[in-house]
Amino acid sequence: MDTLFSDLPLAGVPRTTEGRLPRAVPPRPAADDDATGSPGEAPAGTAQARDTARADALLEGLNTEQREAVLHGGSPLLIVAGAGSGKTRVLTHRIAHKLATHQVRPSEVLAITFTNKAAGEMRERVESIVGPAARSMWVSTFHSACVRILRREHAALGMRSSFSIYDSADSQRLLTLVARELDLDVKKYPARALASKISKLKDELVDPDTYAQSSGAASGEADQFDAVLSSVYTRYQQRLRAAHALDFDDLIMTTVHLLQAFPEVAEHYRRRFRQILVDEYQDTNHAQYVLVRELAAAGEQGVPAELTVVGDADQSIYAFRGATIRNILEFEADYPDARTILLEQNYRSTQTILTAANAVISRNPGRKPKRLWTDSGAGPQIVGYVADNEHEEARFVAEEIDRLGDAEGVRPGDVAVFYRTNAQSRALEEVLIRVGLPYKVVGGTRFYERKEIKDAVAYLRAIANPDDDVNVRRVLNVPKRGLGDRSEAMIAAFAERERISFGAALERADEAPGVGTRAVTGLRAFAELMSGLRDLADSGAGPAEVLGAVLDRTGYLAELRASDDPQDGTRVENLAELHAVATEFEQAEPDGDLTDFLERVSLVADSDQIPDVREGEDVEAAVAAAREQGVVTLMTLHTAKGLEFPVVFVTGWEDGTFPHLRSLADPDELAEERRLAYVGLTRARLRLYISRAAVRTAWGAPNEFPASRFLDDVPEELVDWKRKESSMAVLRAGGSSGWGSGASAWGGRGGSGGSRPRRDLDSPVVTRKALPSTGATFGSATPRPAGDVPSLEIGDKVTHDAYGMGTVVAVEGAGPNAVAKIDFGTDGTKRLLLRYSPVTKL
DNA sequence: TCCTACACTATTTTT
DNA sequence: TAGTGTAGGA
Repeated sequence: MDTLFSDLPLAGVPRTTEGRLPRAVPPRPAADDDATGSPGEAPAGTAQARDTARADALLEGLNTEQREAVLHGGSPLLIVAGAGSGKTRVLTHRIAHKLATHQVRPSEVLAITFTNKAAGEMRERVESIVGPAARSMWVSTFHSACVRILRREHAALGMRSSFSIYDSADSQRLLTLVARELDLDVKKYPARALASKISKLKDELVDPDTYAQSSGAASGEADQFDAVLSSVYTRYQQRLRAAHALDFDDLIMTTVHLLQAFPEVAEHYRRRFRQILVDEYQDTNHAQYVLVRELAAAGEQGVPAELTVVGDADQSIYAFRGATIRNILEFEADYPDARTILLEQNYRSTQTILTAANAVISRNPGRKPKRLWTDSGAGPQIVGYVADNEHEEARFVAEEIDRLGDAEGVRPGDVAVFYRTNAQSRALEEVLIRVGLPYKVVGGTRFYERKEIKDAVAYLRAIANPDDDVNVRRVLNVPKRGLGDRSEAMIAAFAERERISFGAALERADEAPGVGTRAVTGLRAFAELMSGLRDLADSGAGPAEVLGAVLDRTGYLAELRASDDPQDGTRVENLAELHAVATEFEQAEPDGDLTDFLERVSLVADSDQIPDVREGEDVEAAVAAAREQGVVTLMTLHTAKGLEFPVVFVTGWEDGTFPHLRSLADPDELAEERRLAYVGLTRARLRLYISRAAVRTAWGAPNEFPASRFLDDVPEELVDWKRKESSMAVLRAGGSSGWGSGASAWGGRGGSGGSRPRRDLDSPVVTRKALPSTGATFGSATPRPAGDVPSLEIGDKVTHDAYGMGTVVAVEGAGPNAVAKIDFGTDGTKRLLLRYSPVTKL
C-alpha cells in the first residue's frame, strides 16, 4: 500500500503547484523539483487527473477515522492514536495527500519525531509514495531540526557555526569542572544531580538569570541548595558559551529563545513551514511544546501553519525526562479550534492481548477513556510462568522459543524479550548463549558512549572547535603523554586569567606560570599535534581521513594494539567501525565536512545502526543466521516503544522489579510504570508471555519479590499459567501458614549450608531437592555449600555452564570467597566468584 | 605523574 | 556483583 505510487513518475507534483499559491517563500529552485529527471511539462489536464487519482488512492484501505485524519484541514488536529492503530500510515498518507492535492509543497512540510529511526522511516515511506520530491521536506527529530536552524542562524547568537554539541556525558564533565571551580562538596552536589536539575530547568525554558530571580538566589533568599544550583547553572552556561558549545537541552531552549528574540527569524520559519506534524506528542516537554507553538503561530501574513500532532497519553513513559502528558491532554485548550480524532482500531494484536492491555491501563487514574479493539479474533491465550529465580525464568523463555520454533516455525527474529532494567538482560543472555539461540541486545551501553569512541570523537570535536574546553581537556593526556592534573590546572588558571579558552591558552603554554619545563615541552607537542590536525581538516580532508590521522598521530591506536588486555582488541574494532561510519558518511555526503560529521555523530547515537557483534561470536555465522532467521531481540520496555513482534515475552513481573522499586511510593511514577506495562503488552502481535521470578539477584544479593501488582489486573481467564507458584511458595503453603509468615517460617534455616552469611530465602539446595523444579542446575546466583567450592590453581582446566572451557590464569583468596580469573578464549577472561559460579574443575 | 586500592553506587534514557 | 571515581603511595 505504501508503495502505491512508487512506479509512477511523480515529477508533476511540485511543478504544477508552482505559482499556484501566492507564497512569501520563493519557489524552490528547479533542482529540487526535477529530481526525478522527468523531461518536459505534462499536459495540465492529465497531470491533474493523475493527481486526483493519486490522492484518492491514498485513502484506500483506511478506516473511517483514519480517513478523516488524513483529510482534515483548516484547523489544528490531534490524532489520539492507540497502540497499533496505524498511526504512521495515517501520518505519511496525510502528508502525501496534502502534497498530491497541492495543499502544500514538500519544502513547506516539517515533520518532527523523537528518534532518528522514526524520522528515517517516515521519510522513506513518504518518499515511496511521493517520490524524490519528498526530499525537500524537513523530516527530523526535534534536536536535528533545531541544529539545522541554529547553524543557519548562528551569527545572530554570536556563535561559530561549527559549535559543539555536548551529550549528557559531556555536560556532566563540564559540570564537574564547574563544581570544582566553585569549590563544591562533590558528595553534596554530585555532577549527575546538578546535570539533571539543570536539564529540567532548560526543559522548562528557565535560563540562569530567571532561575536566579525565581529561586531567590539573586536576592539572597534562596536556600542553600538553590543558591548553589543557581551559581552552578550560571557558570555552566557561561562556560558552554565560551566553548561555543550547546548541550542537548540547549538545542531546544536556544532555538525557542532565538525565535522569540528575533521576530524576523521566526517570521522566516513561519512562512516556510506551512504544514507541521509532530509525532509522539505525549513525549514532548515544555520547551518542545513552546517550540512547536512558536513555529505554528500565525506570522505576519496572519495564517498559522497547519498543525497536526499524534500521540497516545497511555504510552507516555518519559516523564522522568521531562515529558508532560499535559501537552496532549490540553491540546484542545491550547488550540481552541482543534479537532480531535481517536484511532482505536488496532491492526497489530489479537483481542486477547488487547483486552489484557486495556485492563491494565484502565487502572490508571485520571485517564481519558480509550479502548483498543480489533476484528482479528481472540488468538491464543497469554502464557504465564512463575520461576524460582531469574535463571529459571530465562530458561523458560529459551525453551519456549525453541519449542515455538519446532512446533510452529517461529523464527528467532520473530521473538522479542523485554525487561524493565538493563541489568536483567544478563541472565537471559547467559541462557541464550548456552542453548545457542542467536540474539541481540538493543540499547544498553551504546556505541557512541564507549570510552574509545568518545575519545576519538573528542579529538574531532577539539579539532573542529578549538575553544571546546571539555573535549580539549579530555584528550589532553589521552593517550598518556605526561600531562597530569597539575599541568592541566595551571593552563586552566592561565586561561582564566587571560580570559581565553583552554585551547588558546595551550598555544601559549610557555607563558603560563607554574608549568615545569618538561610539561611545557609536552604541552607544546600537544598544541602542535592539534594544529597539525586542524591544518589537515582545513585543507579539505574528509572526516575519515582526519579520524585516521588522529588515531595514528596521537599514538592512540598503537597503544591499544600493543596492549594485551583483550578488551583493547574490541576497542580497536570499535574504532575501525567508527572509521567505517566516517567513510560511509563521506560517500553519502561528499560535501559534508568535519562539523557535519560531528553533528551526525552527536545526534545519531542510535545503537542499532551499528551491527552489534558480541565478543566471541563467530561474525560470519551470526550474520548468516541473522539474514535467514533473524535473532531474538532483547531490550528494555522503554526501548520497545514503537516496535512490534509476533512473539513477545515480558519478563520480571515482580513488585520491585516491575513496577520498579523506586516508583512504588509515588502514584505518578506508578502510573508511568503501568503505562510501561501497557506499552510492553501491546508490542505483541500473536503470542504474549508474561513471567516473573520469585527470587532475583540484584546487585550481589538475592532478594525475594512478590508478584507484580499489574498481574492482578490481567483478567484471569486470559492467562494460561504454565507454572503458577514458585517452589518456595509451595513449600510455605505446605508448611504452616501462607504468605505473611513465610519469612519467619524460614528463619534460622540458613545455617544448614555452612558458614555463609545468608538470607533466609536463598536455600535453593533445599528447595531444589524438595521440589524437582525444572531440571539442571542453573545459573550462577545459586550459591553452593562451602565445601563444594572447587579449589583451583593456575593452569587448571575448567568448564563453565555458560562460557564453556577455560583455563585458570589467576586465583585470589581461598575458601568460600575464592575468586578465579579464568580465560575462556573467545569469550574473554572473566573474574568469577567461585561460590556463585557454575565452574567445574576438569 | 602514574598506579593501585578502596569506597561508593546501583531505573528507565528516543536526543 | 561490577563498574566507576577518588585518594594516597611510589
